[in-house]
Amino acid sequence: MAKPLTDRCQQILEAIIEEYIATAQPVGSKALTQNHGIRLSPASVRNVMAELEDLGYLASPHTSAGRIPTEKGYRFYVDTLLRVSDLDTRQKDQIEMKYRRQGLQMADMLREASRTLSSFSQHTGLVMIPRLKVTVFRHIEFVKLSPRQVLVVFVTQSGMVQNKLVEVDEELSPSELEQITNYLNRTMSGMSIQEVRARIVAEMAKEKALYDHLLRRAFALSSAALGDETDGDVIIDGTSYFLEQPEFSDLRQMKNIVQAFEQKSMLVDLLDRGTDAVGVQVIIGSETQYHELSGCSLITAAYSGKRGSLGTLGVIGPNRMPYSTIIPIVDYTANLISRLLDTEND
Amino acid sequence: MAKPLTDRCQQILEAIIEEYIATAQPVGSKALTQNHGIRLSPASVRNVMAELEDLGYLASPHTSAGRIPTEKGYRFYVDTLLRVSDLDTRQKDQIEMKYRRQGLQMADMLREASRTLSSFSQHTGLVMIPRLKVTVFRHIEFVKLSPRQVLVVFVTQSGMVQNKLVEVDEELSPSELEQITNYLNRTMSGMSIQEVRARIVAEMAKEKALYDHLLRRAFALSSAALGDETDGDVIIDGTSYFLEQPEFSDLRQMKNIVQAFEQKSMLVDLLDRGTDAVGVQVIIGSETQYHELSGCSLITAAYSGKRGSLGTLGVIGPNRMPYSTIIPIVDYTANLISRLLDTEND
DNA sequence: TTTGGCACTCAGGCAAAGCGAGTGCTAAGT
DNA sequence: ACTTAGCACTCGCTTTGCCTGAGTGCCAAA
Repeated sequence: MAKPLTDRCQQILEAIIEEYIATAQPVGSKALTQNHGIRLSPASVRNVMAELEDLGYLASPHTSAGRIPTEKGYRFYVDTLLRVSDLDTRQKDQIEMKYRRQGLQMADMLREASRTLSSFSQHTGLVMIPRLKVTVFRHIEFVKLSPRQVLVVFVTQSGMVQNKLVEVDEELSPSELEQITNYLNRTMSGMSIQEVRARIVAEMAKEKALYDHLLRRAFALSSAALGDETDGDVIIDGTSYFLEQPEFSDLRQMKNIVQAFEQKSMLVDLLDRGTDAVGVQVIIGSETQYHELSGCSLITAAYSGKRGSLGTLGVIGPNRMPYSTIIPIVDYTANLISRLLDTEND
Repeated sequence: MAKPLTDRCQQILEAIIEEYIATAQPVGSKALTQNHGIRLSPASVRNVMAELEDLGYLASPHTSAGRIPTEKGYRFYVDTLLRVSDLDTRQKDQIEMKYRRQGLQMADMLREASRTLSSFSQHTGLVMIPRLKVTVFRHIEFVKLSPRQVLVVFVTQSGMVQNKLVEVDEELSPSELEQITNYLNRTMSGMSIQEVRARIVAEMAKEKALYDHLLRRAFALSSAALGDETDGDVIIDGTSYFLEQPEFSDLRQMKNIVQAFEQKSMLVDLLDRGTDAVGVQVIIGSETQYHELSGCSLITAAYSGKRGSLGTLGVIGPNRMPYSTIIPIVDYTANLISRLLDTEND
């Protein structure tokens, strides 16, 4: 357990993983010596491979096939072998170009991000929509739809628009609504939703005596509107890339994955894990802890606005993903989105 | 060409199609005589089958297999053989139950509809979001996000909320915005968006002299907000059911379909075709005119609000779909949604 | 410690054979 | 005239057996 891998072991492991990522075929000793600048005979390579298999970095599908990396192998590769290069400016420009369009709102931007991630990585792009609680209150507006129904439209600093239909038990006059609107916009503007919520709770407790009827209703309304956290939404793009992966030609597993995508809760959970981390995170195979996603890996990075982390975006694909090219893409996209959100409305 | 199918032909064709829908296997003469109350010997059935094949209603994958229906066969089945029964009350209740939740907005309802269609039909559910132009103006609101950016929030009669970020070339003061808001809400309320647009165009032409600066800006703003039609959006649910269909075990075709779903434009087009029809429409295989969707059929129905047709919903699956059970589901759902939208806000 | 040599393993491909479901045709029965 | 039993035939699917080749593990020599 203790002794670290020798340089040669590492070099060969790296070569095997890269070859396997490129070809999706078990890689044999001979192929390695031919194409990867390994200056050893196949026999020596075999010895090393046997050793790496003992240590759990490689596995053989059957006796007379080559080796494929295990999850431990990928993990080691990502943690210590991989050196990620920056994107070249051409690619950066290409990505950035996608956001040049005018009048892009946050929702459009995030959709575009998912699309771009997918098409540049040739895998499935994921973008988590910011949770309400991490956004900043900008404006609230009430639209009376019927005597008892009020539509609460709520705008965050970053231009996200949330809306919710609220049933009221007592009709509100237009002027009352206006008063409430003005009051809330005056007092809450610039606070984070978490603060707003805390404030509402506090005020409602304080005003238990309900001496101000209108005020009480104002809080009740806004509490109803901001109360329930949408349980996280994910924008998915490029599901069809999954169907190209030879490792998922088994329809049963493919179906599991597509179902997991439709359900979204797993993806939300996985993306959530990376919200407070800095830089790019990689989750490999069983580290997801969802057997439906066995064989799938994620590359994620958090994006943020002025006030800190907003959400996470990334790419999901088979374990056998070209980490070295996708990591910079995810990294750059996350930074780009953060930058755009920061400069957008201030 | 001229002479119509005899009763017996029709009966056998129906039996074959139903058997094939149930089993996905080519059906032979023997199977028919055993399970479908056909009081004939296999040999006689074979004669009829040969005839039906000549007429183009059936095909044989190869000499010694049974027959499978052609698209013409399905079309005849749907048009003249099929008698759709009503849903029983139990099922109706089950479906209706899904919408019992309070404070459901249109968007939630449509999402739920797609979900319900999918789970009750065991195929993929589709719901087209109403086009802007068929909705009725209820309320418009401007939120200034920065000196030059105004968020236009726009609510339709049915509670749909659209919003758009508009860049203005000259800052608007809060009171100006309020004036504009009031003016637009006063004049446009209750008009359909088509009318609103026409009105804006007319007024802007009339006021070419621009004598009222503010008014001109009001029109410019609302025109920017309502100008571009979102090119139709479709809510898809239950894509994974496709993966269960034996006819799509070919990954290449499967990929085409998933890509088509992601792109949505084909689905929008297909659903659009049914917007103005009454009752349930069925589109079979090549009738879609998209080779990516070859082998796929749709069952659609329009839903409407007070002012007429709003959009279309339906189910997509392989040609071999249980039309007799799905048609009533689609029909009932469309009617239910129409009813809910009608009674909701008035 | 490296390397060549060698026996061994095993998946995949290919061909031959058997099976069985299903057909079309013909001739006999009703 | 229609129906049906019989029968020869077709052809896809599965099984079996064989072969090939890629790749391994191990041993002995360098």
